[in-house]
Formats: sequence, C-alpha cells, structure tokens
Amino acid sequence: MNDPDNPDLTNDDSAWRQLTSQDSDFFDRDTSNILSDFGWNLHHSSDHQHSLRFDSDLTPTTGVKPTTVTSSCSSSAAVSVAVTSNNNNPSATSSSSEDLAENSTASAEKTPPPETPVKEKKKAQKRIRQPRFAFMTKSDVDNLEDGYRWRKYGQKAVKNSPFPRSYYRCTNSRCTVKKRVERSSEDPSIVITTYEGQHCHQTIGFPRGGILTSHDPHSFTSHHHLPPPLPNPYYYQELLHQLHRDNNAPSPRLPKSTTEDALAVSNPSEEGLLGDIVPQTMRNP
DNA sequence: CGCATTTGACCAGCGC
DNA sequence: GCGCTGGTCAAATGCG
Repeated sequence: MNDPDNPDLTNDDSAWRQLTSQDSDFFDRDTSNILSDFGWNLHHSSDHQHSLRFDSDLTPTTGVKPTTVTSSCSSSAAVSVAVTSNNNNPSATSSSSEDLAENSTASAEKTPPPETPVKEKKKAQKRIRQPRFAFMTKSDVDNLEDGYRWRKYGQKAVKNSPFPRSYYRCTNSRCTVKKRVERSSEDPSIVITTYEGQHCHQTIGFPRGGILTSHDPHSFTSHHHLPPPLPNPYYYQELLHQLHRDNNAPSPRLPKSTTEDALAVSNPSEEGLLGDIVPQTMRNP
C-alpha cells in the first residue's frame, strides 16, 4: 500500500478515478443529484453531518474502475460525501490496500494449531471480501443506534488518535457483519462508523420504511439531546444493493480526473480512518 | 444463568 | 529480522 494511515486509499493511478469539485460541470449539480446518477440517494441534516463512504467489491468481474465521488455543499446543510466503489478485479487493483478487509478477516482466522477441529474448520473456510462503507455522524454517543444489536469484541488504540477504536460484531450468529467505531481526533464530536458486510436478517429496532430523508430535516434537528438517529438500516442495505447493480451496469458517466485530485481530497497524512473517509473540504470548511 | 463488556495476548501484514 | 500497527481471540468480569 502507499499509505499505512489510509489503507483504503491507494495512489495507484490505475486503481482510482476521482471526482472533485473542480471536475467539470458534473459537479455543478448538487450532491444529491450526483448520487442519484449512481442510483444512490443522499440523506442529510442541517445540524448533523453525515459522510458516507462505500468500499465495495460486489462485482469482481466488471471492468468498472474503482470510483470515488466527493462533494460538499456550502449551504447551511453541511454535507460531505465520499463514495467509493471498488470492484474486486485483481487486475484492476494491484495495491494490497484493497485487501484490507480480507486481510483483517484472514487475521481473524489466523493459522491455527491443528489440534482443534473448530479451528480447522475456520481455516478451511474461504474468505469472501465484504462490502464496506463508512459514515460520519456528529454525536455524543459512540455506539449509535442503527436497529441492529452489536457485541463488542475488541478495542484498540489508534495511531494518531487519542480515541480508541471499538470493534463490534452483529449478535446474530448467522450474520457476519462487523462495524468499527471511532471518534475523529480533529473533531471529537464526530463519530466515524465503518460497516463491513451485509446483514442477512431484519433489524430488531426499526420498522421497515422509516427512512429519513433530506426533505425531513426535523428528523434530525428535533432530537438535540438524543444521539442523531441513523437512517433506517435498510437504507444502507439498499444502497449496497444499488452499488451492486450499478457496478454490473455500464459504467456511469464520470469525468476523468487525476490522481493528484484524488490525493487532494484525502490527505494521506491524516489520521487513520478519518483520513480515509473524510473529504478535506469537510474537515477544513 | 446468560449475555455483554473489558482487556491483555496473540497474529498477520507491512515497512525499514 | 525487527518493530509497529490493525484486527481478533478469549478469559475474566460485570450486570440484569
């Protein structure tokens, strides 16, 4: 990889195309329109900032290059979005950074001593990279309610951050979804949550259909003393499905851009996950 | 008692 | 080979 602090980002020119606000009239449209071009929808609030990042490899056979879309809105509704879709085509991603999720899970199934059948079984399992996405939420609460139950299985101090990173697994025994939660070192009020994998079951907390939309800002603003509610979990699930479909479809029209642009959006020297996810424009408005 | 959390140990990957 | 870091395991502990 090119930057250990930002394992999800690579400087590999062949692996990334990048959009920035300087990139043609494509960005004259607002963020929502941009996302809708990908079949995605953006939901944001006026006083809670959300940033989404998708890191998916659902379509290993498509020729679609990994794509990053970043944007920020200068209006009072502060929105910053970083969307990345990575296919799993080995030829398209020579950087080992693309294998972060796989590595992490492989680590979880570290070569076991042959004495335990359970571990042998684990070893025999073929790891499949899970789609990941991350988003930022301004909240005093670390573990935001998202409709699923999570069991904490680890906590680690993170380099360049005074705040530890917590690791959670979905409590559903058949569900392999994990999430990482950490606070931004620059803005402790921001919680960075990274999901890996897709739930294979329904939520336990939210009724289906309660998706928050940008047309309903009060969904956020009326709960100043509560952790900002996340959009309905199905929202993210559906986004991932959208991503899958789009990656199988003809490549969306994207203006070409330079790697320099890509690097300008996320400074590799920034701290860990934050530097990976948060566009510069959001961190330094 | 069952489940969740805490926390030190362990492992793999990577850079030097 | 060594050290650093991220990620996970698993025993101990806490809690309802």
